[in-house]
This record gives sequence, structure tokens and C-alpha cells, in this order.
Amino acid sequence: MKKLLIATFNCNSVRSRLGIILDWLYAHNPDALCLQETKAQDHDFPVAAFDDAGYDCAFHGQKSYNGVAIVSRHEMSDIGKGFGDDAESPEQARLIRATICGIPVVNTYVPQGFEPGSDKFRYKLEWLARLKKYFENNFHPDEPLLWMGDINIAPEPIDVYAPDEFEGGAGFHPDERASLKDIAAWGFVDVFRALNPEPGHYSFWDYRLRGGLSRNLGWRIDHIYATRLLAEQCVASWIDTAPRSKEKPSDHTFVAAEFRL
DNA sequence: ATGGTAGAGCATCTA
Repeated sequence: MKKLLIATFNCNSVRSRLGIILDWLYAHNPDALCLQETKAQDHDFPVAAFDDAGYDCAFHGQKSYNGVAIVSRHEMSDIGKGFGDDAESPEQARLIRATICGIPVVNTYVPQGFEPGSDKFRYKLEWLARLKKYFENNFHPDEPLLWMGDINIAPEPIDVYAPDEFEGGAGFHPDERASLKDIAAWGFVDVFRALNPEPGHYSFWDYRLRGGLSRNLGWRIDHIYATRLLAEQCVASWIDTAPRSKEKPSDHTFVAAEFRL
């Protein structure tokens, strides 16, 4: 029986959040951590700091925006960046995959979508459709697979602090929820929700809301999905709100899951 | 009250 601890964190700049990330790695010693919104070009990724902490890095960055990375204390193989479906032009750095301890890990930063009716919202829905094809073309739901990251969709009313207020907006629009359900129906289990059915668990609090964190005005938009058989081996999943109390926190926090393989 | 803050990188875009 082998333990596997994995986590995801939208860091909103890997360089600005380096201290918080390294503190978390030392405190929890995860096997791998997926990062989103690294906001660093590849030549600016702080490889040495992660190396000192015992972690290898796989990263897919661009200037100013987006950017995803996986850091792992195990060897990573089959590293892939983007959908590889030659439809993405211009490329936005929102997807990276690597196989860790025999399990493929797909780390995504799903587009935020701005507002329904906008080009950004259409791009988000197209992106989700391409993601489903990506899973269909590259993986099988009967095999172990992890999909995690900033999904930018609240699946259920309990995943938004004010579902009536946000119904129909970006992040809680029926078309997005349908896309997410469609991808999950391919063979994924939302392991945090499976193990924590009660409301009030959030992973993102808007910077712009005064006292948003202390009043728990949040969204659960950072998820960890496992294919069904792997999900049965998930023994715990939790959201760590402690890093939100540190100086200059991200607007998201860490979501973790532990498996017994 | 349709606001507010944060990051990148250097005017403004994205979230």
C-alpha cells in the first residue's frame, strides 16, 4: 500500500507566491503539486528554488497571463503541453500533463470566461469541448487518471456563496455546468465533493470583496478529479485555508487529495 | 452604490 498526496493551487504568479508555495511543500511534503496562473515565461520559472526543496518542475508559461506547471518529487514522464490538436491559435498556456508514479496527471487552467455572450465566454465553452476530446483521444476512463486545477466553474449551488446572485454569470452559467457534467460523465469523480458533501467549502475568494475571506464569500472552482477506480482509492481530500492568512496571499488556496494505491 | 484588489510589466489587460 503506497500513499500518494497531490494538490492544486492557483498561485496567481509563481514568483510572487514562491514563499507560500515552498512553505506548503515543506509542511505537507506532497508527491506533486499542480500550479495555475504562474504568470511567468519559461525562462523566468524559479526552477532553482524548487530544486532546493527537492522538486522537479514541468512548466508551460507565457508572458503576463496564464501559465501552468507541475512540480513533483518523483520523476515525471510523458510531459505534454497544450491540447496538441493543432486547432489552438494563438496558443494560451492553460494545460500541462505529466505521468507521476504511473498515473497521468492533467493540470488545467480553464478560461475564466468574462461574461456570457462575450468572445471570452465562447472561447471558454470551445476550450471545454476540446478538453473533452483531449480526454477521449488520449486516455481511457477505466485507467487511472487525475485531472486537476483551476476549473473556473462552480458545479453546484453549494459551490458558490450566493448562487441566486451569480446564476447565469461566468463561473456559474448553465452551459458551463453542462460542459463540466459532460466531461465528468466520461468517467471522473470530483473527489473533494465525494468525501465532503456539506456546503461552505470554497477555494477562491475575490480580492475585490472586502472581508470576503472572513465572511467566507467564496467559490469552489479548484477541483481534483480522478477516474472512478482511482477515486475509490482516495482516502481524504481537503481545502487548506491557512495560506490565505499569510502576507500577500493568492485569491485561491490549496486543494489536496490523498490516495492509497 | 454596478464599486472593489492584485499581478505583470509599463499602458492596460486579465481575473
